[in-house]
Amino acid sequence: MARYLVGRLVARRLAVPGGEALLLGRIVETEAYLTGDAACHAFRGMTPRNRSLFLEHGHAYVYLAYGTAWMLNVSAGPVGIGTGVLIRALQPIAGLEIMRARRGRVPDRDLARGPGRLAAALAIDRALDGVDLCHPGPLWLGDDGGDGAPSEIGTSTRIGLTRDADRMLRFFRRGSAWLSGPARLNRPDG
DNA sequence: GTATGGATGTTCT
DNA sequence: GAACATCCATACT
Repeated sequence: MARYLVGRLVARRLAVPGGEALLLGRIVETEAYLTGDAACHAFRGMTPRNRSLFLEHGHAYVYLAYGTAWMLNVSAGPVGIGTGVLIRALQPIAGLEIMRARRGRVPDRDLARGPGRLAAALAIDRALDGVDLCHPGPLWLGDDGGDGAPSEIGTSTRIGLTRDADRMLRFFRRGSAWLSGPARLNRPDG
């Protein structure tokens, strides 16, 4: 699923002064967190924080990392199995004005380059934990049939881990200007 | 582009 | 009380 999600769309419907905004971004970078994977939050079983990881695939697991940054994950297994995909970076497609306003004075390239930045740009926080991402709502996933050629997806180790850090479970759109992570990991094969 | 250190809040031991 | 799926500013190459 982590590989599949590269090239798909994230859609966010958001109330703004005077109406509603639609924010869109194309996923360019993901990471997989598997069962039996010491880096997966579900590794030691279900807790109040990680329970959304155990929902049927296609639900949001949102949590706060380092006290400052929200992370958007997609549950990826059948009910009761804690496994998921972290969405790490987006190419902004629509609603850039809103994203810029939310992110402050940063280059467009940095609007959603990194999981915490992505969540900040799309106003994602705990309120969206557990939502169904497979149908239109406040937050959902889409597919416009574009930009997902498997041959154009590179792999690397995951970023920022101390445990199970050597597995090739990061997936990214090759050559994208919107990737997070050090340049050495973004080469054709990380 | 790369490397470093501090801020931050929640979770679990 | 330690660990943590990060970000930002700063300094340096």
